[in-house]
Amino acid sequence: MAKQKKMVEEITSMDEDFVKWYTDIVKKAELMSYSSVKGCMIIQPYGYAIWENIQKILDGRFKELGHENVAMPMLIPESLLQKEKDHVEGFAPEVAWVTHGGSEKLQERLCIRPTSETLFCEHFSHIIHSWRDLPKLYNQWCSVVRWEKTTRPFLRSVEFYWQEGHTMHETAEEAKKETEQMLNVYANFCENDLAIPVIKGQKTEKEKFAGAEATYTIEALMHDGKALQSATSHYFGDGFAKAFDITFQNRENKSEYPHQTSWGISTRIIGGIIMTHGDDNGLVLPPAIAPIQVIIIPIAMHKEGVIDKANEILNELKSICRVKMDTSEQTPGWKFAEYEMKGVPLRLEIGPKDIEKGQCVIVRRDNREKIIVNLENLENEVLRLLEEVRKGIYEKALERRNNMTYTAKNMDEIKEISNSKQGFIKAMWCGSKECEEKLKDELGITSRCIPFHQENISDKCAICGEKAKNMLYWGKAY
RNA sequence: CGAGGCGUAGCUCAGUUUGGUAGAGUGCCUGGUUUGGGACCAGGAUGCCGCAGGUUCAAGUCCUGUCGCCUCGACCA
Repeated sequence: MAKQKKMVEEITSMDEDFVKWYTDIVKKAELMSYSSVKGCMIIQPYGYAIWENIQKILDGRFKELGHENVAMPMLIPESLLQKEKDHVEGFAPEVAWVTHGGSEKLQERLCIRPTSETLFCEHFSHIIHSWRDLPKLYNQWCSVVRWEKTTRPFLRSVEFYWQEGHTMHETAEEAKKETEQMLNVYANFCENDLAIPVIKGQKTEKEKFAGAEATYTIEALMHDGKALQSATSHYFGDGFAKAFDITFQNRENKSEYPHQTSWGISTRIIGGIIMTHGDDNGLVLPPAIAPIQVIIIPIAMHKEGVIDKANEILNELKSICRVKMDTSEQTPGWKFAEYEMKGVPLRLEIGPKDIEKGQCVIVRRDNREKIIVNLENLENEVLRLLEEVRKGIYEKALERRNNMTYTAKNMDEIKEISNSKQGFIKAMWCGSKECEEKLKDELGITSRCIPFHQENISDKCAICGEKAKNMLYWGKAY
């Protein structure tokens, strides 16, 4: 398709300056606003509505699988954070501390949760006594704080909203199954609801979560060729259980440590949606999470019967989708641009000419296709087109990822690709941390994951030439 | 935390070199004409020039300090 004319002059073109394009979108679509605390953002109604839709869908799926929501404190005593060695080493550099209560200096300082493993563990140690208490399938929706040095809206903020699942199981097998199950919940959500293609895999030792035995991830490729870790699921084994002294009497009346998992997805995924689907006209939202799925724009509103007909359509569509009508005094052209900026999947135009013919015009956000729809068949067509948009943006994203995924057999090829292109690099790896560090130092790329779907590119590690263990995805990450 | 850039109207910015009445575009308010891709006309409101000191008859402009924001690195969801 020929390149579409850019209609929104205020948005920087993504080819010109991707970073600026991203910031422009986030601001112009009124997703968030900066606050007076560095790195903390105000999520505005339109942005929060997206998050609420994400929450609604995922929360439903978690609950279907037996998980229960809880609320843990925001403050963690320092001694509690210290209990698991790897964990504290991983998080200590970026935690914020509360040192005073009113004017009194605290005996022990309290950290603002960067994640809640320690709190859950302490609680689990109190409530888990018997195999009959297991499994415990907990989740909480909350915000956490990590003192990041450089921040970006949604992608990396000091405070961010997320969901953290924490579960305890009788056996390692059951916990591993849970870890895998939740990774699949995220992967299905990303692919089917958000229309973001993801690579499922395992993190290397170097990249795994602080304190985990194994970390699983879904990795997505953004428009600019950088990778975004979109959700993670961790298998903890009984490491935390030992550190926090969580034990239960098993079926043989013996004391045993339970096996644990945790898993999460954050508001960062909103950044992923923007950078996967957005274009030079603004946001493009997957229908499943779009706060407005259909925007009705009456044309020549003052003309007899237009508003009445538009209202009729509004009421009809309310029962099948999230629909709104804009009756403000702005010109139609202004409204077209405005709702494109906001990524609304379908625009419905209804004017005097349409009413005469018993039809309306529906325009898809993803490809701007104009479709004339008979009003008698409206509901079916709207549902069909919403699904078409979902498929359309998924396929476009998948095609782009495929075009931006390269294969390298040796260091020269990795260098060549890394220096001239943006995207994923698939290459064999021997399993050593040294090879990972080498790529990071020399080329600034990190291992994204060991994909579940392995390919045998060659028998040798592309970096050192030793015997290869796995095929890895490499890339520059957000 | 290292290197660079920027703080002036709600927003984007000019004005700083060479000190001399605070500017533009856009947005906002009023009224009217318009309405199938960011309309037009007329009128109107809006500023401790980031903050604190200093130099000067006079500071948005020069000096010192300070705070904040953005970009690129290092670190991380």
